[in-house]
Amino acid sequence: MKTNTSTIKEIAYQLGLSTSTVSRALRGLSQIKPETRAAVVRVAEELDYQPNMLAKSLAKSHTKTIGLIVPSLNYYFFSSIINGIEEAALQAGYSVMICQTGESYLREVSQIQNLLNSKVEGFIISLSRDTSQYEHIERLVRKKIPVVLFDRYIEGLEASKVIVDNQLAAFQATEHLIENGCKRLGFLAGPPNLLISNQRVEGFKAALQQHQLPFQKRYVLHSDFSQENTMMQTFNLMNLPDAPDGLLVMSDRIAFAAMHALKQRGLRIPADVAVVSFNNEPTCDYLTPSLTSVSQPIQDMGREAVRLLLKQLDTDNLLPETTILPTQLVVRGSSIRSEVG
Amino acid sequence: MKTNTSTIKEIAYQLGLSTSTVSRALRGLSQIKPETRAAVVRVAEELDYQPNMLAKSLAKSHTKTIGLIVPSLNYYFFSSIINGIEEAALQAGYSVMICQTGESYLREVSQIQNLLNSKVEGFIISLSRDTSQYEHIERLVRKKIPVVLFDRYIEGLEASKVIVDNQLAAFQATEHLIENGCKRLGFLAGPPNLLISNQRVEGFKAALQQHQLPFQKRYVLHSDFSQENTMMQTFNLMNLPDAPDGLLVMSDRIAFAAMHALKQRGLRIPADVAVVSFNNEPTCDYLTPSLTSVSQPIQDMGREAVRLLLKQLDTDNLLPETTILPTQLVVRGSSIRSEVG
DNA sequence: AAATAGTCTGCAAGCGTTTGCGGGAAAATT
DNA sequence: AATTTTCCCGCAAACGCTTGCAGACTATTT
Repeated sequence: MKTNTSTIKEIAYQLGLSTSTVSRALRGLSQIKPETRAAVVRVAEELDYQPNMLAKSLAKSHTKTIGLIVPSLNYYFFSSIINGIEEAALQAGYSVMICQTGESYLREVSQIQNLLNSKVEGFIISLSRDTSQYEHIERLVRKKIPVVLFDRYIEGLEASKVIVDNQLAAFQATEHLIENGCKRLGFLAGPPNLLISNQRVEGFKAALQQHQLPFQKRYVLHSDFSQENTMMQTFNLMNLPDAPDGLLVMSDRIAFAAMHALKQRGLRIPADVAVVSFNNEPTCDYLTPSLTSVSQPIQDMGREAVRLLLKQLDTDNLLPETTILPTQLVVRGSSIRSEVG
Repeated sequence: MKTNTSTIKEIAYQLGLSTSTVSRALRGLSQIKPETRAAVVRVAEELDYQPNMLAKSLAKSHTKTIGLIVPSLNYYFFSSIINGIEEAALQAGYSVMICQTGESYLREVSQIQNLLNSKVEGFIISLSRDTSQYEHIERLVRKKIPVVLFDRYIEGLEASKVIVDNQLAAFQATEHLIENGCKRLGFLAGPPNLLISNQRVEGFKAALQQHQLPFQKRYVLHSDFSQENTMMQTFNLMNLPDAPDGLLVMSDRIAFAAMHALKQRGLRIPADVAVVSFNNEPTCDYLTPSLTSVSQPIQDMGREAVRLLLKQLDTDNLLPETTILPTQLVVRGSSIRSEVG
């Protein structure tokens, strides 16, 4: 408990100096005579002195840390973006506190509150599945606490964000499916209150219309991300009178479960039904067939998110900025039909 | 920047009280008259008062947080164990700070130092791949800072740990391979300085000997966890004069890449070579064939880790404890050979 | 040699809490 | 009515650090 940790006061005492001098010496402030600085650092090392961040933060009234809030670290996308974020943050002298909401709205607000109490200076947030009211986020921007949203964002909020053009990406993915001979396309979407899911549906719809194919609502089903629900929805989709021969899927995780269901049903991929999804997890390569997927520049998204945050951090009262990063369709076996009718 | 956050002093001022009574009122200490307490909480709500954790921690000289250090959040095993840890920690009134080392020894020591400076009260650690000296961990136990290791641990350290019987698990997995008709077994191990990798090799060896099969070192190759290296090592293994017809693999991630390599080589799984690995990620189900894997009770490991930590936290000077959790072989398609010679 | 300009260091207040101790007023006991 | 007890509350120090200001001392200028 009482970690008998050595303080600045101890060093000062041992050298007959004042704590202020020690503090300045340790931080290399120029107004300290080289010899005394040397003495201070020597004693500091002897005592294995380590600065108490709590005290330092309290005194300087800033913590140099940013809070990161993601739905779940189990998702490849979110656990990966941390690398980009930490890299950029570290480089700017910031550290990051990582929290997951478990897709729960309640945990989202409580995690934000916790980070707030820990005096993080800004937030990088991707909203949880169950979040459909945004008062807690709006409060942050009202309090002028820098926030940047990524991936799962919301509209009409005066906050910076880094996203991809979901509609365009879905459009291209759908077109790819069409070009590979799919006539009846289905969309296995995410929860209906996820903006990015709806945007992808829009892109999907636009591509169908562009190619004179009918868009029918019943071909769009929603998964809650769980395996059970996904498989069930997949079965529902394939039970339709004119079952789809092409499937656009909200995410790789969902696609994995969907493909599992398709195979269980004896359907061949891509011959009977072609599949394309989003995220381009490494696992896509390992499936049979390998999974065509839309890749997002995860690392860049992370870096960009902290760049936008930092910008708000050192310029008060800045207009929110949104940067849209490019996606790329990575074509693999699940969507390639060389023999098309 | 200057988040004009309301303090206890403000509340005190508005009510003409002292900060001490406000502090006590807010925490419900009994020595405050109910009416004044009510007044205090009312004003606190009006001002949207939120306690400053930094100040609180500094004053009470404890933070009620524990530090978690894992190699990478990209691994299913590590991102999953967080759930168990956070659940148990939260229940005990602790919060957890999550850090990843990226498998780097240097980052491991710096992350520990950071957490130390942030005054975490204890550590839950799984060692990084590149960690082969342990002075930094030993320093912690010498300083009587509670530490519990999990999964990737080290021997001869006076620290609690929660682990599985890797040797036994490997023994059983190997036996399963043998029972399915494999004659020439290979082991795709992890980095040589990972204790658990070596333990699994031991179990592997023991099973071979038990069944009068030869153990040869050249059938044991080491992967550094990367896809490229894993595939290369797999090719090396299959290039051996008497290429293995059964493969035990250190982890699912490695197994995925290995199976990828095997398929690329035109080898059939499990007919030509059967595969068994460790961790039982959900993805095991999705591969073709599905992957037989040793499941570890991840959630329980997490909970147990904080239980051991908490125990050290409220009893000074406790003997280190190690709890061994059971594993279970989950048999799937990659190892089932109904027709054995 | 006196005045001016630098260097270096200490004092003390402050960051937002908690907490031991003491004291005044109200209530309970003689 | 005087004393004791109880109930509330404030004072001030503490947690470990930073920082504006001022002061002492040496070095430079005239």
